[in-house]
Amino acid sequence: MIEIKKVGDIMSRPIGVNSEDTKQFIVDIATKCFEQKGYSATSMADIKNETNMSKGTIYYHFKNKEELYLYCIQQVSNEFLHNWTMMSKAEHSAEKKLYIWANLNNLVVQKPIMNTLHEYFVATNKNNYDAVIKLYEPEFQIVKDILVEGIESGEFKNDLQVDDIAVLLFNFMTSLDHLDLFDYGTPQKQKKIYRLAIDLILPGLKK
Amino acid sequence: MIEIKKVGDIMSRPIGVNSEDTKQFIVDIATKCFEQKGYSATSMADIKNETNMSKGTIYYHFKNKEELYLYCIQQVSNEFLHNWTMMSKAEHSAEKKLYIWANLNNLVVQKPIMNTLHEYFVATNKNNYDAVIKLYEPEFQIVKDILVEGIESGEFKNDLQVDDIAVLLFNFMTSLDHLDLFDYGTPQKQKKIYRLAIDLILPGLKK
Amino acid sequence: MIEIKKVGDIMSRPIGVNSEDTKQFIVDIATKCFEQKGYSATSMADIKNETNMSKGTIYYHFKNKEELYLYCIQQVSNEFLHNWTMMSKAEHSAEKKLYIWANLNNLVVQKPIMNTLHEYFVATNKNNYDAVIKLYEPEFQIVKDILVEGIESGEFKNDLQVDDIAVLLFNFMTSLDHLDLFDYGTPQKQKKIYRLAIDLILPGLKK
Amino acid sequence: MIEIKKVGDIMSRPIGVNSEDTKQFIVDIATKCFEQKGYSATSMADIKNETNMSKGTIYYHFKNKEELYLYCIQQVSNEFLHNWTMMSKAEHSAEKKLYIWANLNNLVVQKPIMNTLHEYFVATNKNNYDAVIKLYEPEFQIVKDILVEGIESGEFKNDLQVDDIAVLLFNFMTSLDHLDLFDYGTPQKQKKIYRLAIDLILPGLKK
DNA sequence: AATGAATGAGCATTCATTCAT
DNA sequence: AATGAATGAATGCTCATTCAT
Repeated sequence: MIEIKKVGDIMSRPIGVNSEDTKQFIVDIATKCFEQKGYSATSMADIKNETNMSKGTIYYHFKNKEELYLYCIQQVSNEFLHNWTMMSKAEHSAEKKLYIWANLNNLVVQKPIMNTLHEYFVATNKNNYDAVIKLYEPEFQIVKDILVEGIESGEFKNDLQVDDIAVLLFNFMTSLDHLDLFDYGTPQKQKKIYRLAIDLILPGLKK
Repeated sequence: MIEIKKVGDIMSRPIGVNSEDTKQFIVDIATKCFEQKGYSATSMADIKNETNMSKGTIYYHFKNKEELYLYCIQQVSNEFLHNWTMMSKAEHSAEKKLYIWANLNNLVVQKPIMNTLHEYFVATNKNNYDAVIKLYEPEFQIVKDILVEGIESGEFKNDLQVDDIAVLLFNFMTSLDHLDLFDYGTPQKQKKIYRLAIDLILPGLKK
Repeated sequence: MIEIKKVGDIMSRPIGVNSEDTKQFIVDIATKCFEQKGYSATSMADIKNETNMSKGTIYYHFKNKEELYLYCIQQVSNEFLHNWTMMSKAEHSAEKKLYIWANLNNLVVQKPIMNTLHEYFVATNKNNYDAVIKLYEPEFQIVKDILVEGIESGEFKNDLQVDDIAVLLFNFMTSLDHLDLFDYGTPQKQKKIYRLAIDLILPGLKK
Repeated sequence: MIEIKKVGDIMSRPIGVNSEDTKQFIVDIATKCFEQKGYSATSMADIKNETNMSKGTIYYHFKNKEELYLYCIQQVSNEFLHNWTMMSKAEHSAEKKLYIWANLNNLVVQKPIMNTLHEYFVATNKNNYDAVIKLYEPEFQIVKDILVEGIESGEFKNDLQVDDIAVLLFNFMTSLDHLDLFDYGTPQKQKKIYRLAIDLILPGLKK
């Protein structure tokens, strides 16, 4: 049984801290804050209050708010990739990989911060292709790989426009994080809808 | 040929204004601002500068930033519904209606403001189901209607879970507004991807 | 039986108004507003809302907030003097006049606005003797007159320092308007305390 | 000889400040500002300008204007009580204590801020008995104590209504702060009138 | 006489960030 | 490494006042 690593499992300040622990502690709390209020609406004071650390300490570890935010994003993204590698390596069916991918998107609780990325790009006027793609690319690649594997193995149609469909699937899946706003609060309901998403898409992919 | 009404066609301050014109002018500019920077990151000063009106005037017409934002949202939503009614009434195939719906999502240029709603709810801590659904419901209903019609006419599978799939489709479609961040800047590319989204989904719906 | 005229008996906008009625209506409402929130904290918008008249109309009748305020003050002061003249002319005992004076201070419901004068002077930096005395003088004179009459008639001590004691009595009496903040809300309690004030002072005045 | 402690003896920014000094410095200046213009008409910008500190610093030490104001009030009130305790403990005659009390009201130069309390209550709609009494009670108690002592020692009449008369005396005395508006600017004149106030009241109290 | 749209200075408060200790 | 005091620009919003109609 593979255990999913979750960023920020530890949420109380560790005793006998060293510098790296402190930094990680801040990142964990900050990730929660950004998830809950978005990039703009989260203030450094919010993070200070939630961590019970001084502003000076936060700025000692991170140059500014933006760097802290991107560090959080990067970490969650890495976490996701790591989990994906673990969970997908034993599986060879593209179809089953899609379900694993969907399930992972649902399971990794920190992922909502990825949903604040659009607001971040927009709020900071960084809406240029390069900056954006740099952050999205790794997860993007997962979907592309699944599609290519499916085509090569004969599971999926030969004429799929891989790049475009990867964008569509990626968008589709990440948009489901918004479901917290709708009536999908419980884990069961959420799991079901993530699964249903793949059910809905698969016929369009399969031969 | 049906002409699509776009909110805010007029972008320069009209001469010989009356109160209602001024209000609409502010709404048009504000909609653009909120689209470009989101709810939190758009300041009343931004709107003041873009409109070249005084702060007093903006506050004369709108009680506060939130009311102005929701007024913009409401207007764009109404606009969308109006266009949908116009464009869909002559069509009886559920499949074709899906394409019309996708195309309309692509065409109506002000729609990106709808994509800031999640950030608005999150930033203002209004993440309760009722407040959210009130604003999303009308467009939501469009998708439900298409699905029900498709089932009744025999185009779509009988056992579709209409409510859940409506949520999925709505999320899927609105998530495509994020494409401005990726390499889909040109109208042609965008039109293609909106169409492709329906191509991808349809096999999962059809008998 | 003498009927006490109260400023602002009419509190609903008169039908078939003429200009003077409108002006008086504004003054009545404004007096209430200034009483309730003081000079600084009462905004022209408050008065507009309470009167349901337009800002334009208020500024048509009064040059600015200050002029409106002083008009209210003047009217209440005149009202008080008028009532005093009516109620005191039949009385010849200085002692009894003091009680009538105290009672009148209690009865005239608009008087609290006089208690905002100090804040007005202080907020507008008009703390020069002349401006102040001009507004206080008439009521001031009432007290002086009573004292002089009492001395001349032999009721009061010969060596009273009339000017200083007049100031003290005037301050004493007007300070009682602050009693609304304490536990003296009911008319009975208030009447009692105004009377008690004179009971307390009289031995110091009488031979 | 007892030296009267005055809040805010230091009025220029101390060198080598620590946090507590800065806070006290702000309080001293703010007290002066509130005295001079009242609660509503004193802006945080006024206090910033007078202190030559940044707005951020003021808000670092005090949550908001109201908290700063109440802190000033509290400090002045404590100061007064402290001085009263010092100056009155050696004295056993109720009559003499009244003169000491009056003299102290005159001497403690920061007291005018207490005169802005009515405007504060009124401007902030906090005109409920409990909020008010909480701030007035301590000084109120001084007067009650003097009266009770005077009755018990046989100096004052047995049948004095202590509570009511305490209110009257307290109001009377604090109203004298308004004398700055009249022709009582010099210390000599002020001292005289505070003394005269007690001269006037005493016959009503004594057997 | 009366209106209400428009103005911009001013308001209390929050912000990300700096820096001496 | 960590602190918390200090900064001043920026924020959302209110204000008294003006003026064309």
